[in-house]
Amino acid sequence: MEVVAVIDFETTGLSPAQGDRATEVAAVIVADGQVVDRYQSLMNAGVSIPPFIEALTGISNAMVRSAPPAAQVMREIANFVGDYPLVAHNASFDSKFWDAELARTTRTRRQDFVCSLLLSRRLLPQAPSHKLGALVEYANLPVAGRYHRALADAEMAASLLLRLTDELRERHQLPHVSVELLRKLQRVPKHQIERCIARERGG
DNA sequence: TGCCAGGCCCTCTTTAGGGCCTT
Repeated sequence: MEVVAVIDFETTGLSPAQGDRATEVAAVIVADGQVVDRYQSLMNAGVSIPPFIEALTGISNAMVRSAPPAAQVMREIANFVGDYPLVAHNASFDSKFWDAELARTTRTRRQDFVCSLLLSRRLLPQAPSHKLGALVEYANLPVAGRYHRALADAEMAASLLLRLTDELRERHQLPHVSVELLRKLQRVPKHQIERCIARERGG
């Protein structure tokens, strides 16, 4: 697989369209089957963190008040990931916040997302749950730190991505797992996944 | 005024509803 950047946001809620903002972001660079570089920062978007979210993430209002401005952090992480393909667990969530926070700078996203949730539902359908924490436990992946902190979640999503590529190589006997193949597989209807992989193997 | 996410995926489906997943 080519080099990719696995990202994760902590936010004040679920929807930037409803006024929610990012409070922390992390990215890990995955190359040659391992994490080779890391970026993490709290970010101050000037908004209040609801008590429920503060309890969920452990990120307090005091912590973000002393953090760098959100736009500065987004410029830094955009520089950090460059043009590498982006990966996230439930990428529809992280891509919304990536685009919304980046729109507050002069930058725009140049690459597509790969979603480890969509891939897990297809490649690990027997897992009891496809939450990140449940998949880490199911696949015996290392717990990288506190759940719902950006760097720990990005590290664990990276481990999961590598586990999924192993699954394709070993169980499905696909010698070359490319980002383009992952983008294709995450869009294949679930009931067609076995047939699609067999076609990839055959041709 | 009152509402308040949204895409994926299954099924007792497609003229729909509800659970899953992210914070």
